[in-house]
Amino acid sequence: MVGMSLRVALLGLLSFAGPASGYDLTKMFTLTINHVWQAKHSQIYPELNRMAADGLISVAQPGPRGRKIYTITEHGAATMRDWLVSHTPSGTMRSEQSLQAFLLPLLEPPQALEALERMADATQARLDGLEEMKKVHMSGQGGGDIGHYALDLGIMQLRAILAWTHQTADDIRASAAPDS
Amino acid sequence: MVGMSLRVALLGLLSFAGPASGYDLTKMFTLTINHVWQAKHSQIYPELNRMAADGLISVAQPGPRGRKIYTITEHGAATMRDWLVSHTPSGTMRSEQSLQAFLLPLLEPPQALEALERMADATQARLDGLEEMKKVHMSGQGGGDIGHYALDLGIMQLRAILAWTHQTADDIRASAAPDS
DNA sequence: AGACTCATGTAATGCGTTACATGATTTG
DNA sequence: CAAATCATGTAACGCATTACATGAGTCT
Repeated sequence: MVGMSLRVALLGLLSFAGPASGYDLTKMFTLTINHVWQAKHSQIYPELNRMAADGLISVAQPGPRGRKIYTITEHGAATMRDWLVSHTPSGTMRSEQSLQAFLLPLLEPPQALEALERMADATQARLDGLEEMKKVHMSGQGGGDIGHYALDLGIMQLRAILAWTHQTADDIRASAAPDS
Repeated sequence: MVGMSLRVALLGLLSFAGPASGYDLTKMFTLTINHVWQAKHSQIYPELNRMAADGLISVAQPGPRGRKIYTITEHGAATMRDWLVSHTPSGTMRSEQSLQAFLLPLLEPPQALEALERMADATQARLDGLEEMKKVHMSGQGGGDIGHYALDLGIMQLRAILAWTHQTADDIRASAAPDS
């Protein structure tokens, strides 16, 4: 089965934070995992119902306001571990950022430089966001925090993009003004 | 309008390579732009028809085997340039790779290290692929080649991921064996 | 003639977003 | 009691993949 990602993400959050409702999980999604995966409540609620039907999570009797608390089952935990250990992630990459990079040579140098500058600004802004998150993260408890490594990965990738924008801008300037 | 990416990618290929059929464009997609964006013929053919209806490209009378040759129009070229210069790419990131990174702290150190090793291998393989492409690219003509910058970007991002796998493995080993 | 590649399409299905819809509880 | 927040769901739509379907030309 493909399209396992949302399930695994939810199992991970339940495993880390303990029993929670769909509403809680929706908030946790946007607050913690957002730079890596996104999902709205309209996708999460039906998925939780399917996961319960499949025995990956169990549901308590609805509480006040129809609140339904989900708990990860042993089957769910095993499924998640198995995916982490044995699923080779699809390398499918779909990035508007990279698409613009691909087409950049079709622009005249001045326009290309302008586009690069916008990209650099946007990347810097996202990088600032992640670095801010990391500060908050570290001022909490130390050690085996969920999301900790993904934050580092995000930061390193954004730094790579930023370095590329500078290098490419230099390259374009150099080829636009051939001799010194 | 959103979901412009496929259109722009096709316009870019037509702009760079000149008039081509849907079949040609499908091949070019997998051969050149694949590390940045993916599309199958079943998506490309209907899109080309819509683009022709919108005046972004023009169609010649079908040739042998029903082959339809598309040519970018001035309107199409302007649309593409405009998107490149003024569209800020959505930062939406959805990477199974990063999702695994996010959940890594939920594994015991030995399993986490094993998962990291698989990730490193997969990343290295993709990196080898891109670096091979770059060699081919450079042995062609020099200068303003389409895809040139995107290739560099891909390589830099993959190197960042690779560096992260090593750094993270060290970190996990260090915290699994606290004192020297 | 048979196999292969060229060439174009449609249908079914899945994942994801936006919008619609409803009601219970808490807070001011 | 009014507004905000909590809480769950469904419907409509768009993008992308897989599978189905068909036929024309080329090469052995």
